[in-house]
Amino acid sequence: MKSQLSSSTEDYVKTIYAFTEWQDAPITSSQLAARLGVANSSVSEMVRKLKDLGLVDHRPYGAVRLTEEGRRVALTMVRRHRLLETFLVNELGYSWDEVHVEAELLEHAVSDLFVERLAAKLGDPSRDPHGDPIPTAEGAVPRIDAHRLSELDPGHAGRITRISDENPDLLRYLAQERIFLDTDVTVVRRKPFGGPLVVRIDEGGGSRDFDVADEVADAVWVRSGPAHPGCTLEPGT
Amino acid sequence: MKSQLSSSTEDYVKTIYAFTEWQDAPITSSQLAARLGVANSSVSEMVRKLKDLGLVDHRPYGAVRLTEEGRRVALTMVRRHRLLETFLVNELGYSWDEVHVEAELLEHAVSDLFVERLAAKLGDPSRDPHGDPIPTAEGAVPRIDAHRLSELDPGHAGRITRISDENPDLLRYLAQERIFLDTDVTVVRRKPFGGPLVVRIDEGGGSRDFDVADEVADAVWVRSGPAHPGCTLEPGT
DNA sequence: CATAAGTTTTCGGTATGCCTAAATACTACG
DNA sequence: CGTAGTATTTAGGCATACCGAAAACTTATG
Repeated sequence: MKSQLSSSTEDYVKTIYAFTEWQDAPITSSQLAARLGVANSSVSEMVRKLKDLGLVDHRPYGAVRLTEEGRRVALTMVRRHRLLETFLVNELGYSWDEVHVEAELLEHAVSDLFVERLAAKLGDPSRDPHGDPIPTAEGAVPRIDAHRLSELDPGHAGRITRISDENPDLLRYLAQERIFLDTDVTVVRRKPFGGPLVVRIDEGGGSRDFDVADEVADAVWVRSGPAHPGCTLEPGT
Repeated sequence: MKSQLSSSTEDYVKTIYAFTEWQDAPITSSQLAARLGVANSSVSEMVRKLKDLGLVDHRPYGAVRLTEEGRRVALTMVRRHRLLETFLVNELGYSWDEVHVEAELLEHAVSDLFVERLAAKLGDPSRDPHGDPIPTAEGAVPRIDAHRLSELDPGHAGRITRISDENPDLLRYLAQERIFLDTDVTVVRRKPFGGPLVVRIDEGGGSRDFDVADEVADAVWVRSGPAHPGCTLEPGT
């Protein structure tokens, strides 16, 4: 059933999956090429192979969609990646901006046995250090009830439950600005002429306002909450 | 200084090093081919590349020897491998016969940072679960004062300090026969006509005799001790 | 609805690392 | 000391995964 896929194959499948994890539209060849840092022609070839392997559906000039089998493979990779990130942070003292690259290398090398022993040691976590849901070994993805900060209207309040790990510089910047998972925020307003969003951050002993650049607002996810400033959600687990 | 070597390159270098770790003669092309499970012609090609990289000395039809740089690379790989084995046993509950293959995959994927953080977490061990010395980050190899069981004469007594991890079946067999690191043994005699070696094993509350097949006697290393039966060494650390 | 603009695929080519088969160099024995 | 036998290298090929350039197709526009 499992004929051992190459690292490249795993990366393609994972990237196709990642594209639709937080939105709906399927990925195109050139988007895939851009994300993988390869030429369009390389993608055309590889997508044909993935189709032969039964991992994707694709018709010439169309978008690329995972099959059920492809999705299963992708979830395996995502599980590996997020468990490895959790391990690196919890057990080896990595900071959250350092783990992504290391996990990308390791995820192609670990066995299923390793992954399950690691998961057990970590206590079968359902979230990684960036708040991303860790799929179970059976392929179930814990539901995440959150929205991008960029999609929230003024007045919305909530708690940060996910921050995309794709840009380590952004993570370092946020850490420096004392913005982490579980930070409570309220959207105050958007500055005029498409200026940055302003959020109020509740901290022990007061609050401060913070200008959120667009790229940051797309990377930070907030658990849905009531539309009235000052009224925060119950803390989750 | 470090132009990122391929996994294959790392495997060749490691295998060349391993051949001389417990003996003197340098490795030949066909021995290297046999150990790596590749054709002789593949070795010829690859050895040329290793020479171009400055990792080995080699003249046509001669043996293959590591350069200083090659030795440095090999020790890095050996350090990785043995620290990973230690981690798998100590932290993830692997048994000593399961770790070799897993470590062979992981050793090509981990970063130097990972290795050093892992070493720190493990308390900078100097031996792996099979008793093999773990080179330091600086390339120093802890001295091991032991000899193959097959090289000892009757009367020699000592403590098992190393068991080769190359054959998992052999490790399983030994575990089943209750023979581990730190087991005290005394060589009794060799059975006639090149029969197996017989060793006496001191156990809590008595001793038993054990027939040691040749392959086992080559895999088990005993810390040198006095040549008088019944006189065991002081326990080491 | 034709054509320009943009996207995707096809078509040679490159680099690794492996293979088998054939040629060449060593070595050891009669 | 020559030659048979073994060890090693060379030669030609295969698979993977990448590339740039050119051809084929879609889509958007006048």
